Amino acid sequence: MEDLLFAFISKYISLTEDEKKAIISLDIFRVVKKGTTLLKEGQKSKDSYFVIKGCIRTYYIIDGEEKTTAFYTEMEGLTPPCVISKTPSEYYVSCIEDSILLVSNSDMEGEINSKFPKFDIMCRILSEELLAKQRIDFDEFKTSSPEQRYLNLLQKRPDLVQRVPQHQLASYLGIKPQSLSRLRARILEKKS
Amino acid sequence: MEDLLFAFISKYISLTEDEKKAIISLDIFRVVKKGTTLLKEGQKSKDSYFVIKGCIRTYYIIDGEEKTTAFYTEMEGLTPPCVISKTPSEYYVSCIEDSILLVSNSDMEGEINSKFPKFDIMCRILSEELLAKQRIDFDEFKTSSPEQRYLNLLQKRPDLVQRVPQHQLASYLGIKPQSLSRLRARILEKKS
DNA sequence: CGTATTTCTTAACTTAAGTGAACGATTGTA
DNA sequence: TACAATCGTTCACTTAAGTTAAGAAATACG
Repeated sequence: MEDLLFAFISKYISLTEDEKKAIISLDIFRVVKKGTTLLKEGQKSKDSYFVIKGCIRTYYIIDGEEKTTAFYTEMEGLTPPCVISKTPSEYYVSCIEDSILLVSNSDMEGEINSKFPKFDIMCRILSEELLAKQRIDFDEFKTSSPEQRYLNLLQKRPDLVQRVPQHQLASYLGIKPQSLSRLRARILEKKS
Repeated sequence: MEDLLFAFISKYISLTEDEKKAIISLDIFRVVKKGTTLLKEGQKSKDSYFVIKGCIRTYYIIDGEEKTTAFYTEMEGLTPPCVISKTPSEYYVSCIEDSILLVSNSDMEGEINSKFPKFDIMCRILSEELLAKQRIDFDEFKTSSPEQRYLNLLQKRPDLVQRVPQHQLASYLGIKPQSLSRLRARILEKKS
């Protein structure tokens, strides 16, 4: 479990054994059951999540309907906007599989960052990388049709299509579940 | 001109007179004519842009068609993904009004950041803020229809609807120019 | 100043997504 | 295991976006 985390971190900075121990001593790993809600609309929170194993999603409830906007799987991290803006959350975060998460509080992060400046550097690199990556995802979404978006997802994150309920996938693609069903039938027809 | 920049920076960090002079001495302001292309697909670049006055946009050319994905206006900044990933650019950046830009090279930034650690802190805050803001924009895009997106834009960035050509606005909203025309006519009809 | 180009709008037609409803299939739970 | 709830698919119908084409308006430029 720790190994997975350190393998990830080593892509950005190198840690000494002492630093590794310090991180482990923070006791930030958390085992979470499928269905657990980590953050609710209206709540304030300082917690960021990093997925070691499993999958979490973010969703809004608009006119009584769940609108899933993102999934985070192995080695992906989420800092909800409400943590940055220090306002109540606009959305929900919940766990869609039994998962192992790294939960870090923003106060705690400040502490670690001042103890280990390396960490600060990694965070900086990570958020710049994420920003660029997310920009590209957004651009792809804007410039393609629902069908293209689905085919694109099949290429880029085939696991998601398997492990995530269809109705959640649908809103992630910006459409209704019925449209996703139809769209998939249409694709199968074309292939034959 | 410098005043606008320093007013913006002062929201994040405070600068001494010496620091301000150091920044001015970098000679990073650039006056750019409408229509100028700042970055082309396939090019490598280390330049980031910050708009002091005017407007720039990013666009892809897909199947011979321009797809505008973002506009940056006063006090907004853009670091193209290709600067982060150090790969050729996937898109174009061009100037849609006569503008005054701050152009900073990523090498130069490294230098400034080591001279003035404050700057590094500001960049960190900015990129985290931007990440959260962009996430919210993406979520809004996903969870709303083209008509809602247009109405939303009218609320949030009414200036854009005025200063930007319709066909560029259309692809920014994820639709064709004809659909935007129709959609606007539809809205006017509803009002009456 | 006039011509060429680009831009915006309109219209008719096509295609695909939204909506409401129904019906098994699956899942969760008492 | 049995019952209830949730989920995925299908269908008929509605609504809106894509497409193609045409023409008017605005803009750029020699």
